[in-house]
Amino acid sequence: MSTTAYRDASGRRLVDYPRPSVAVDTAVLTPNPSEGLQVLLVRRDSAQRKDAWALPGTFLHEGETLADAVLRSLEQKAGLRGQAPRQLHVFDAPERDDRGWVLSVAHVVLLAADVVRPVVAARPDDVRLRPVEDATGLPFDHDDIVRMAVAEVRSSYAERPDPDRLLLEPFTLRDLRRLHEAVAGERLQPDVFRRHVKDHLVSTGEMTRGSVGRPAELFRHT
Amino acid sequence: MSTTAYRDASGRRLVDYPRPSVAVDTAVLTPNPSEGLQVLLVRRDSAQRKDAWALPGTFLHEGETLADAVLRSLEQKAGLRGQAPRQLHVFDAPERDDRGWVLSVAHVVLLAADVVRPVVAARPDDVRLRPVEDATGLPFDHDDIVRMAVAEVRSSYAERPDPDRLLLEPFTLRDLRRLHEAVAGERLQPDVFRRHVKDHLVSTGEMTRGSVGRPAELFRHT
DNA sequence: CAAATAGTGTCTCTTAGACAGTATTTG
DNA sequence: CAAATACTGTCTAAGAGACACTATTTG
Repeated sequence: MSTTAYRDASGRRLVDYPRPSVAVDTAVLTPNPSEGLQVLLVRRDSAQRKDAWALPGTFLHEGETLADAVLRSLEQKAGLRGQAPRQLHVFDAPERDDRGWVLSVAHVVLLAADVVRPVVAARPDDVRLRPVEDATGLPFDHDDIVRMAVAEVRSSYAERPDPDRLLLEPFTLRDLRRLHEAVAGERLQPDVFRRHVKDHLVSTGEMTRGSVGRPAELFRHT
Repeated sequence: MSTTAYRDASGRRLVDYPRPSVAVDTAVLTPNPSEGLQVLLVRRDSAQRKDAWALPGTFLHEGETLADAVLRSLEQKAGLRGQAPRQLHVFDAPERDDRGWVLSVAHVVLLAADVVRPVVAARPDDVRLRPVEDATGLPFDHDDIVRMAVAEVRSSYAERPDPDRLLLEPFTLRDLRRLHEAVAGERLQPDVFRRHVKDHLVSTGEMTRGSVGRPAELFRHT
């Protein structure tokens, strides 16, 4: 009879441990051509609070991965189908949640405006979009999560073209540049941008047709 | 009577939840002038296993932060005083540990060779140093943790001089370059390195004395 | 043809890297 | 003076950014 497998290094049985609840909190960012980067907020359960809006989150269920918990929370709280959550940081201050001992694993998910906008329009009382610069005064560590999410997404988009594959293929360099401008929150020079990204895309050989101006080459993600 | 505070968004009481055990696993890296970057391994509890060496880790205790758990595990398993653990990633596959549902938060800690060497020398049966390139075949996700830790440390040292402040002040540019060479695992040109880092240091105005060759300026971290 | 958009040639400025020189110490 | 180490001047090549020019479409 071996119970070794259920003891940790200090000899305590695993089952004896007080264990934390583990939650996920997610900054859903959406690049909007005219408004820049926006973050999705949901109304909290207790509507009478001052900080009534927060990032969507949930507790991790048994047998579930963190990414699955993130996707479930987006589905439940906002009716959104997300994809590819990326971890940012674990917030672990023992007293950070007055409901008890809760660790929160912060995530970021980037979604196309086309996907998010109809969902937000359908549930204006539960769900909101706000420019990331204005999303302050949120409860818990949510201000920090928004900051980290923005930094993560901006640096990954500065490195290579549309790493999250938000654009539908095929797309023009103009489409791609508009997306990157929305992420970066500033205008990008067409010629400089072109030389920056062109080698990381594959040309389809096709061109746009019927639009004003010279037809543009169509590309796909690598 | 309100129990709202103890329910999550789906209405389940927090206390009813099965909760995961949360562990920390740490890659302790040490830059060795002659051997490059090395990682600390400790002998596992069950000595008869093939993969008898692993990264030090422990379970998170109640009221403790992740960083504190990391420092405690280094103290207990290797007799080391670490500092400033940085989070790398949460490993969350439900079946990753056959003892049950265990999340592991991977960390990296960088320590000076002077600190680590005597500790390793004193406990050769429990503790080992291995070049990071050779540290493969480790249990759980430990191979991945070592890779992520090395990438993290190398990129932070490539950006600015000694961000972990391993060097005792004051130091020469030669001392600093030797450290960076150990981290990077390759030789760096003295003149290129000098121009790279000089603006991020503060000069003491003092010089080395009594050594062979032209005396060198002494610097401090900013 | 005017307006609009796509794409390229090229100039400038900055920076990284390499090399070779000068400077200052010990023995 | 030789050897060792610290530091600097300068050349070259590569890259980022800016600007102006050419190219091809719609209306």
